[in-house]
Amino acid sequence: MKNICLKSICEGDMMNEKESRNSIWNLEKEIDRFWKENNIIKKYMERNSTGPEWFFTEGPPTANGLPHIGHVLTRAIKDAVIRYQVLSGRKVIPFIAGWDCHGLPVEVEVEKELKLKDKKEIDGMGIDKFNNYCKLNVYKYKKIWEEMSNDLAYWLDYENAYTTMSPQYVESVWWALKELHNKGLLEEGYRVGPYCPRCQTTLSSHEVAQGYKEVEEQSIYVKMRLQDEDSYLLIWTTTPWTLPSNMFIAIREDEEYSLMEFENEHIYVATKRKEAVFGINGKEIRKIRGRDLIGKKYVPLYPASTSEKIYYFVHGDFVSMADGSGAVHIAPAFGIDDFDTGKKEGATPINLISTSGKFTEESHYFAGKYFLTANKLIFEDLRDRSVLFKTEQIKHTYPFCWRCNTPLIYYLQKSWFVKTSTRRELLLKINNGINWIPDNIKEGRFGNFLIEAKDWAVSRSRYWGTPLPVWRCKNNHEICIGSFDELISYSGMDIDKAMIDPHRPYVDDLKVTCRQCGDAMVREPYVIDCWFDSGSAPFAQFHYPFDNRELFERITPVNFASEAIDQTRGWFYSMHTISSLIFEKPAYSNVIVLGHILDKEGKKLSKSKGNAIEPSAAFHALGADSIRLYFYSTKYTLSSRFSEELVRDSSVKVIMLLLNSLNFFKSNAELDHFQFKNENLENIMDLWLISMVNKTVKDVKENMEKFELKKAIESIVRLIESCSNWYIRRSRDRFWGGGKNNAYSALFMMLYSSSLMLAPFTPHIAEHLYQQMKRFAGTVDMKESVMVDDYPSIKEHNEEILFRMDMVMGICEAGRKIRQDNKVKLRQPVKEVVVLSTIPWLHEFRDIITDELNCKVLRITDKLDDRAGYASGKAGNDMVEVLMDVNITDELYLEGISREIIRRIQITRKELDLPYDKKISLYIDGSEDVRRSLTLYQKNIMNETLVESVQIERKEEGKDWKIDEENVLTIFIRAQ
RNA sequence: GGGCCCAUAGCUUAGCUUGGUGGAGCGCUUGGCUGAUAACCAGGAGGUCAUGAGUUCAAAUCUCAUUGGGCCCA
Repeated sequence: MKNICLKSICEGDMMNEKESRNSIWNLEKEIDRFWKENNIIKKYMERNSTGPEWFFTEGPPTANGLPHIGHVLTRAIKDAVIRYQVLSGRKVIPFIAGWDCHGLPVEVEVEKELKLKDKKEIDGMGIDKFNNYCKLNVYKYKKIWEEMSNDLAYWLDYENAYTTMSPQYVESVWWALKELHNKGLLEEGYRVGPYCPRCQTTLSSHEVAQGYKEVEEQSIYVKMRLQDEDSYLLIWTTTPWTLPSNMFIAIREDEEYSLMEFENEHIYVATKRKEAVFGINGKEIRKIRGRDLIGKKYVPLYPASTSEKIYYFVHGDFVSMADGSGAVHIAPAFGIDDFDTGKKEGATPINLISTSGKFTEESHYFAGKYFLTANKLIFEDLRDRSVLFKTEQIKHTYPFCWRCNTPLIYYLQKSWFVKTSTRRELLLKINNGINWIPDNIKEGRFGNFLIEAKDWAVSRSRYWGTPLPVWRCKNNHEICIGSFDELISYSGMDIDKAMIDPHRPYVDDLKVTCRQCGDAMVREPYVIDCWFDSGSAPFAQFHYPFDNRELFERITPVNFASEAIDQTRGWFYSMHTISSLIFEKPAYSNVIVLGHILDKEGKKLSKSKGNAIEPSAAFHALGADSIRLYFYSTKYTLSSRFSEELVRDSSVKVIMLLLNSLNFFKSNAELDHFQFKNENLENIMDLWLISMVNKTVKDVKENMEKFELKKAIESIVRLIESCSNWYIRRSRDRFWGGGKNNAYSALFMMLYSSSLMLAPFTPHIAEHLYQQMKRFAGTVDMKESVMVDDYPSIKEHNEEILFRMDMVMGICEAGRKIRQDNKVKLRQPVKEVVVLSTIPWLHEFRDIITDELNCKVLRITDKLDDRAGYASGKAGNDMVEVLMDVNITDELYLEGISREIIRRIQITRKELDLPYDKKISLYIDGSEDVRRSLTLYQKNIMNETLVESVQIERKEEGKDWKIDEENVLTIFIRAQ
């Protein structure tokens, strides 16, 4: 890998490889110091106190997990959008960071640290102690998060960050819950979810995901006898213990079932499964549509109810034809599909398993047996009754408790629900008003989710969270408390509101009395889903409605939010739901949904695979701005790859190119003590560069208003490249000769404008550039920092000049190609170039073409009669033909040699590290042609290289050079 | 198993909305320039536009299916 070193950064020091790689990072640290020392962040945040308002909500990360590179992407995107708004004069509200504090991840950490095995142990140590540990653990990695954000320059007010655990925040969440309760949208109900019978606790999906294992299990096929027909239907299950709670059998109405004859019995099985189940045995008697089985009754194996409304066949979309028999037994208490099916059929689930995983005493079968023990007993029983058709070993992944390794069961639990399913229309209608980027999320992933919105189970049987503020008395009166005042009033005590900690267990210390019957009320013992916390951020961060009423109502929906795609069902959903149900408007009007970051092979990043990328390591190696720039250039709404190499090969190069351009400007401008004055620019190169700048400003602003960061940054990169590759190269001589102030002015404007334009994207580099340009500001009113200066405004640009210059570049390219094909190097002047074209304005570019193609005569004409001796090529869609006289006369040849000589002298000067304006004495000698060239072009050589005196003399200590096969020379110079 | 997204040169990508000869940058290679010098410019090689079908006079672009990858849900 090539090293990158830069004079403007290294200040000429010899740098070893490692240091030079860190150069951008070192520069960023310097800029960071400058910002800190001059209090720039504060000035930036307060600069637009009277400006038009722009609204934002920060999605709170949880600070008890480490930040990864994906968080860097999110924050880089958010900062660019916000910073653009600030620099454009808008007042950002609110401008604060936030932290998500509650929830299971924190509890799990604490349980691990304290080596707690289950909830009994937590209860044993005391909820107050446990929650206190949680509180201390919340900010475990806050410092690392803040450091990462600072390194990245994600500027928010971190000192006044909102926290979801603050009493005020919790009070606002209570208010929201009460609003829902009042609307009848917060209710108790049942759900089936993962449960560990040993720990006697429900598990969140987050916990379940930790415990999946590949297992080999025995599955059984059981014959279920039809009630009105002398035949059976085969069901397939891996959980025999659920059979006594069976209530239905689900089949597919849209599939065929075959009636098989086997050992004198008639057995139904899905036609698509008959071979897999029967093999070559069994004879098909007839086929029947699934539809015709629906509603038929069967004889239960373990009758648990005399109800007429159960024990029949129902349709189930979820029944698979990929395994089993094409019929699934349904125990509504022990499966999500089962539960939904039971609900659809209007049946109350039969649940014969207690919370400790044992069959209840009321059960007619297996009473008192642990569910895993019962599996064996049931197996034997079915075998004895001759209804066990066959068994099969299967491999599948199954969730186990991450604490105790017990297989989890799906289990009927009481839960509190936000009744989103009854408000799907509203959720969808409000979604219509949101600008999703990319737009497919709106109708796709998010929209589809809303169409099928299930009731949101918000209660958790846990400790560290916002307590569910619902109280009940013995007479089943129910209240939801929505503020601390209300709580105090219910308690009938004189309590200082400021002293209230609403968390468990303190919230339950207050005695709440029922106003209807005077009985003591008991709080429902849950905390709520922490997604409800973060989804309340838009208002809870303001302690709405207790404070900031007017403010919150004014800023909703906020202009902008952004997170990664996994948040469509997380934060985006919880915000949208709460905002829709309570305020009937969206929480956000524009939202960028980011893809995930993958490694350089396109594999997903994970700690266990060892390909995780730590933000600070990446910053140190590449610089935060390189990473920012890289992210803006990728298709960030899709999954995209990340590696040091990818960043180094793209955005690091762009930054280096810009800093090299700065270095070129600086080293010359310093020498000339340049100060910017409003020059009347006339040179076509200058006019072109200014037009490029103005065009870029327009592009960037238009794209940023549409949240098109990629397109915005691409046009800035194009400007940087055009400036370096064409403007500086083509204008180099002008920085030495007359009229140089115009060239300085144009280049100054480009670099100065670039610093302003780049500020939202690469804040450190932009600030560095800005500070460097300040020394040459002259009449330009430059501010203390680019972060308190204004984003450039759109000025008219000359489209025509951009078009014309493109054409000229094409002509030059054609000319260079002719040289290359004819092996005439650029340093060798040629006699004549002819541009065959009728375009009248080409004459304006005569000097540029002449210089670039190094010819003595440039003829622009629409007619050439004698083409003999010319080589030719086409340019600009074949509109223009370029011809070149490639015959080199002796005179031209010697002039070429003189430029070779100049070049060697310049290299020698450079090697001696002489100042640009140092005069020298030259001792030189060489081959015959070199001598002849020296004689002919001595004056020019002396001028170009600041030679005071020339001796034609070969010095022993001089350096030998070879120009080509025939020509050599020796150069020695002495500074004067 | 279901939903959504993605696939263009070795890599990063433009073009796809509205069909008409696929363009860049990096890398490779060959040259060239330069008081920006560990930078810069240019020429060249490199594409079954994932695969297969369909619509059409014409498909990278529109439709369907398949394969592979990613995410979410079950």
